[in-house]
Amino acid sequence: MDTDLIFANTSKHISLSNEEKNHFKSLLKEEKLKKNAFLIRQGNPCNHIHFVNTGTLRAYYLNPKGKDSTIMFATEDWWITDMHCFLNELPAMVNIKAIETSSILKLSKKDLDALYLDIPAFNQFFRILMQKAYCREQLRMIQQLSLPALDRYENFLKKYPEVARKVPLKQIASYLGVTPEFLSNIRNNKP
Amino acid sequence: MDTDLIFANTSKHISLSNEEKNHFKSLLKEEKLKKNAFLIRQGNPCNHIHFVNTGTLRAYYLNPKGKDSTIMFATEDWWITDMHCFLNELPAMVNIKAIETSSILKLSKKDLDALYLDIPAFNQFFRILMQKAYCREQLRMIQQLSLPALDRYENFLKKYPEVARKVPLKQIASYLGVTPEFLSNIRNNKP
DNA sequence: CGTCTATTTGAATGTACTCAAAAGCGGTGG
DNA sequence: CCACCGCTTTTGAGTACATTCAAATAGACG
Repeated sequence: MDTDLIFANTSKHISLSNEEKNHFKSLLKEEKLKKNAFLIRQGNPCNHIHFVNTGTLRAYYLNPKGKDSTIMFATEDWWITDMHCFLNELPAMVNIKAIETSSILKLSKKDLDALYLDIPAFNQFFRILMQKAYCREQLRMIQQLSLPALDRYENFLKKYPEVARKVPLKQIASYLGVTPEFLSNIRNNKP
Repeated sequence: MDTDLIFANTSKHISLSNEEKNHFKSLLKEEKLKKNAFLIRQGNPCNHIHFVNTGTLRAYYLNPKGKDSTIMFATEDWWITDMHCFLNELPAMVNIKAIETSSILKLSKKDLDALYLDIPAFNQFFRILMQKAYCREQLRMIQQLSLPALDRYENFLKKYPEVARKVPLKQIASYLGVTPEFLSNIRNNKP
């Protein structure tokens, strides 16, 4: 199990002793996902938080009419789960699916809660993670409310160029909240 | 300075000794705001996080064209700031204004950073706060992407009934991402 | 090479917006 | 206490934006 990336990730914000690293490592399980495999399915339990070692995943919500809305993408070095349902131990509201063959490390809610007690620095680490996640969502909402679709698309390309290369346009459209046909139109109609 | 509410707020998630409470209290400054007074203005420094003791505030973004988009409301027992700019010590991107006469407690970035070191439990406290804030934003985004405006309006009334009573309709419209005229239409045209 | 999915194109429709004006409502001062 | 002022909400007409549906084209993959 390759933990280089996840240790590099934590050490951006906290420093752990070797003993602490080993303890942390012992709580992680590896999971490999083929392209299009589900990590989490709407309605199922969501007991883990996931760190992406390789590959790319997409979290999306299907409303009762079948409309697909992309919540987030996650690629190497990102954390992903259905946070609301993970924290409150509710059935997942969203699907998380591998866009390409992926390998992730998973940590259970139970183990994470224990980790907060055993290694208090993890409170700090996840505080910072959650701060960034919150700010990201808030900035996204500001753009959603105040910018037209073309500007949002261009900002997306700037902010997540590597994701934009990997995922089909229709999934970017679903992230931006427009139809694929409309996104196709506006990005080509600018001569 | 009344700190009952803020101590009740922290004690939902962490417990503090009297000594710690006094230390925390010593870092707080009270500020009273008349109706329509600004707490934070776009472009100005944003060095504080604010806890609302009484009253109601609104955070909103004005885009270059003058379009007003409401980021959040905050009423008694809520925390509010321009989080992204607060954390990264950038000039504020949003305005925060008192909707009604309000009284808040403010904590500076410098003092908060010191607090994390002096009283590590605050890492846990703000971790939990940020988790909730993140989930709230994410749920809002899911609704923004997947629900029509009328459903979003009805969910808003359900989720924040006390805010809905206090703020004008046009500000709810700006929170939902529609024009006040349109919101007025859809909520009356359902006979 | 053939199949499946993604993207583009176009026409028709509907949704939400702008602008303008009227009606409602709350607060203030005479 | 009432009349006026300013702001919010409603109403309506015309317009722009974004969607649906259908079909053609292009790309990816076994």
